[in-house]
Amino acid sequence: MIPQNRRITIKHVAKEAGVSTQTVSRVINVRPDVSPETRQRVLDIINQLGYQPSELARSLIQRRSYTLGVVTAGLKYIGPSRTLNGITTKAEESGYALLLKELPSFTSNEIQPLLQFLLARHIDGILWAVPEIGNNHDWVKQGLTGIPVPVVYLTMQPHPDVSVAAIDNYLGGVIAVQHLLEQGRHCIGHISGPLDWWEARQRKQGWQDTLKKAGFPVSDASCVEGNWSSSSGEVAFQQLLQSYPDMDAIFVANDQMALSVLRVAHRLGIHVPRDLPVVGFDNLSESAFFWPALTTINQNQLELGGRAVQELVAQIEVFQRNEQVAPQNVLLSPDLIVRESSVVQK
Amino acid sequence: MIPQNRRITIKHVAKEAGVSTQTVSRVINVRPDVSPETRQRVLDIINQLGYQPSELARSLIQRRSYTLGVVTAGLKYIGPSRTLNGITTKAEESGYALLLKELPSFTSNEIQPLLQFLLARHIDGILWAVPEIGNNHDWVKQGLTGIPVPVVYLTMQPHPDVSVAAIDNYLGGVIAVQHLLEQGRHCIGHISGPLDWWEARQRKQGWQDTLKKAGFPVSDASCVEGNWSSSSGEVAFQQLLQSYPDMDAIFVANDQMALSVLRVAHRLGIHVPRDLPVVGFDNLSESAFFWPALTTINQNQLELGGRAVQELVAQIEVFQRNEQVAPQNVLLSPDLIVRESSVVQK
DNA sequence: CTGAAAGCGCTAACAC
DNA sequence: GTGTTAGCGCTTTCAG
Repeated sequence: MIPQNRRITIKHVAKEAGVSTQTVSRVINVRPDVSPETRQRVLDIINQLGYQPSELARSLIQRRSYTLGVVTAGLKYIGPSRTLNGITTKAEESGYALLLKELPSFTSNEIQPLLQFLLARHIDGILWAVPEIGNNHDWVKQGLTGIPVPVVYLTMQPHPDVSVAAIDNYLGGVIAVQHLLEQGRHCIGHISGPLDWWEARQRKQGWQDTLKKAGFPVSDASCVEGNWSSSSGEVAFQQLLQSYPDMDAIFVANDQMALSVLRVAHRLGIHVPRDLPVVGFDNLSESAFFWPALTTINQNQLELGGRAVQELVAQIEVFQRNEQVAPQNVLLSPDLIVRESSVVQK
Repeated sequence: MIPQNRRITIKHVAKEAGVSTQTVSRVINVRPDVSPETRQRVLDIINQLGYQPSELARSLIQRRSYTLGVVTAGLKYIGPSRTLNGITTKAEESGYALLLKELPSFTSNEIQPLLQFLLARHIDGILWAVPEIGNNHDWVKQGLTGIPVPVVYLTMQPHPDVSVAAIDNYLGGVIAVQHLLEQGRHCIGHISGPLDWWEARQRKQGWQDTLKKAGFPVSDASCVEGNWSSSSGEVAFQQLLQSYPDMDAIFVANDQMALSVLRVAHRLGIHVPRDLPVVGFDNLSESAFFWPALTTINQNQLELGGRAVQELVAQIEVFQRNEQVAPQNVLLSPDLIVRESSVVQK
């Protein structure tokens, strides 16, 4: 039997230093009203004992845990992980702890137990880092009143009543098509992501609007829906070649599917970029080494996560002062990375 | 001014139901010693009020938080994220919450403040999901006594005194080389990962030992060190072509670097697999769509994370009963995925 | 400057 | 079956 590992408490320190627990508390919290000698003596004892105040007890009485609830999904994909990376980094910087929950699927709709779970642990705010897909955010419209802490949503349609941080996917689509137009192409096809995803719809809309605005036709035949995976990209591309034989360039909604386009094009003797410039989306670290190197739209998910934390922490500050919090929308611009797949060498 | 959002407590429920808090507590904890009528009445009130017991207060008094501290690093890379995915899934299943900390870098050595942080929040155990690199695990050998909760380490050299869960990278190297030997190749080169990484050393050792055992020579000229990145793979491969002109097959320590090998080989007119079969490591979701599709070693990081949680939870059970915990090592076998890059079509 | 008392929200240990 | 008392480890009053 090992002796029960009891925690060193403020009492032990107080007793050892011959002061009240109150005084120790004052020292811990760096309050001015302690005499220098007392302070030093207490600090010495603290070091000597290796005392560490319990954040749990503190959270309980202060009604504030300095902890953020983070709800994510799809960590096995690189996008959500990059965002989480940004969240952890900024949270560390802001002095907040992170309670992590991953939904079993992107479209999970079992929100209530999750919220209860987080609230039971007295989190100060929630970061809802699950992309908007199908109706998986419907509860937002209703359930808003139910959550007694600030919430910031990532990657959903900006909304006047809630705080949202997102990448401007629409702009990404615009930039991609503009680039292809600049290459002198007019028949620009599109392989979209699954259209129940908000991000996929935005990218497609950017593609469509930009082509229309430039005076070039867009039809059902010029776009095929994929599901983000490389294998779906392969299928979609072959379909597109059939339905849109005039196509002279292509914008693919993510790099994984674009990889398949490159592969199939090569197999069929379609030269990229000469016969078919290709632009992807995401800027995977591998994309620069595809063959040919892939032109793509880069989205800074690291910054997205950071900005979301920043916004949430700001809201928490306001909320804790019992003031009204004003929803804030943060929209980050993606940028174009030009590589071999889209520009014909002179 | 919004009214202070005070929590509904056990007291409110007790008062409303006309019983003591103790009885409410009994109902919450599904104790048998409550009359059916009382239980029902209390449950009704709980539902009506939307009462949610505070896990914080519970943790405090029970000296048990059902929370695991997870320390990770490099979430922007897919490996650590996949592992985390496994961790979240199994933790959910086991009823544990997760407090997440990401180190600023893989080789961060600032352990003490981190441990304090976690212990201050009364975590029941720690999952150290940071790969062993350079001397970033040196503190394990010393600091063991300092940690008053069970710890399970992921991806480090198994050690008799601590619990480790890891993929058998050595075996991965062995399998890869065996496969190439079966293709009738004998001069098998290697591009390793950075050799301060334990995983990289293991893969290299597997390569080396298997070749030697088969009676084929291994020299300094047949291995070049990369740094996992695609660009380092490019450099390493060109170096290897110089230093090992007889090379007739290659085992690359990860898929990202292998991608560069495929690319450079193509540029130089080296046909893969005819002239040079290639085997990678990691099984990225893109690898199946490289050109040619990449043969690779698959490591199940999802399962790794899950097994680590399982082991940690088991240790916590023992520890909480004040019994001695016996360190346990879990070693998972990777497996070979054969694709076009290593097998010459008949 | 310092301490005593009360309480955050809950449960263990004992009464009855 | 149910209530009372005490206390987890800390901070907020309010005295002095």
